[in-house]
Amino acid sequence: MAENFNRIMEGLGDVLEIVEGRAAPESYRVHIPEKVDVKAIRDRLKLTQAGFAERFGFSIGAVRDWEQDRRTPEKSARALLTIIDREPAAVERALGPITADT
Amino acid sequence: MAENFNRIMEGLGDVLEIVEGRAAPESYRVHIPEKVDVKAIRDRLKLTQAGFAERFGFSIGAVRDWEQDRRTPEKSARALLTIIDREPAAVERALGPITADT
DNA sequence: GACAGACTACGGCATTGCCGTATCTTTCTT
DNA sequence: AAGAAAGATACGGCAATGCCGTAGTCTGTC
Repeated sequence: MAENFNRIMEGLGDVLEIVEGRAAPESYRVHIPEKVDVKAIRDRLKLTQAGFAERFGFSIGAVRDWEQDRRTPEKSARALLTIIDREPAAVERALGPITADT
Repeated sequence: MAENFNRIMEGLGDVLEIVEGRAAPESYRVHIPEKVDVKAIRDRLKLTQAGFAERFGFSIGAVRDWEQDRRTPEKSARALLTIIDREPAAVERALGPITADT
């Protein structure tokens, strides 16, 4: 609920950019949140910090820094974390174990 | 073709780790390539560097550095790039424009 | 109480992110 | 063909993150 509200509010920022002419409406662009609640995502997956890191290829140090608000994950990392949160299956598919390709 | 071969060879590395007891077989883990051909991915999508950057939330500087072999994208970025390459639709869905959630 | 697992809290160096700018190269346009 | 504009390449350079190590805290278990 509250999360949806936040997403919409953030989305409004994009709309503003278009309205103000700072962005082209035809240019699709993903929206990457400024802040990501790593611990929440990890808890949902019921993994330890170490497990979470190994599972998705992060370094343990980075995960700790993120959860401790010592460092902010980079845009790419925030995007990946968001995808892990919303489309975990796709992450499996794209990066997952040695498949015979699709 | 050659790409599949590479994927399999890289996958063998993971298998080795399990065989040698350095990794637990039950712990699923994604495999993130050491090198990613950013230009190839971008060309496939027919986007300019600037377009590609805006489209997926990278900074232009990073994209340039990557394609010029000046910097190696971080693990998270390599993972994201790989997902963009293999599951672009999922990226759209997870990060894409303001949806009413799923 | 001793011990192990998970997490917090920092120190500190290597590496990347990212911005700016100058220099081609390619592709239109006149 | 000459000039303009777009797209890339090539660096300099600072700020910020990645990442490794270590010590301390908290909790549950034996």
